[in-house]
Amino acid sequence: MNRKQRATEIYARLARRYPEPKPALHWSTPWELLVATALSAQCTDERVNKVTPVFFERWPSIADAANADVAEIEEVVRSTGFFRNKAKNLKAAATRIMEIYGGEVPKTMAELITLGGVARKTASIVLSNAFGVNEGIAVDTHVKRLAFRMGLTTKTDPVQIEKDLMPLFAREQWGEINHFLVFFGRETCPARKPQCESCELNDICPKKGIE
DNA sequence: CTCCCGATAT
DNA sequence: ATATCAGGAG
Repeated sequence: MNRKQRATEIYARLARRYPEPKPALHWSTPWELLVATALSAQCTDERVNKVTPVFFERWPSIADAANADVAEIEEVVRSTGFFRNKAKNLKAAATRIMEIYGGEVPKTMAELITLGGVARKTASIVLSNAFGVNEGIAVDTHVKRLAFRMGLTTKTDPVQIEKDLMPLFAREQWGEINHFLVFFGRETCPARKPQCESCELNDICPKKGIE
């Protein structure tokens, strides 16, 4: 079984396991998803979901966030880690959306990554989940680990991994494959102690039983 | 490459 | 004590 065939099989099996893919992050607007995803850097979704309700009650609109006091944002997002960067970036992003994009979260990769604290991973999540647009495959810590373990890439740089993955899946599947690998990674194939014995992909996994 | 950084599991 | 968690920027 070659790389392409393995990718096709992985998609098919995980699509069966996750019939309705939606993010574990709580959100109701593109801006809320952008904030939640930005806060999720090196932090669990569970933790982010405790912080975002406080954030959006304090600053309901993008304009509110743009006018917020950075020190106050730092307090609210502190528990997610990297809180100084995240607070500064969110205010800057909100300000830029108000000043440059007319108060609407932009809908292209090129525009999104001009926002502070937003790179390809966060942009891809917002595009696919909030706008139904697939311009890239979000490569986060789970996708990185799973793509390597399942033999879909040998690279370590997220940008290179994304280039390896894109030709393996139809564009309409790019948002889903991210979701599948993230959830499968959490539930069955975590960084520590992967459950190879009970894994439904163990028959096609090159790294089965390793590490 | 380094730095940013708190919360939780092991 | 250490590894890991839906990364991004200098």
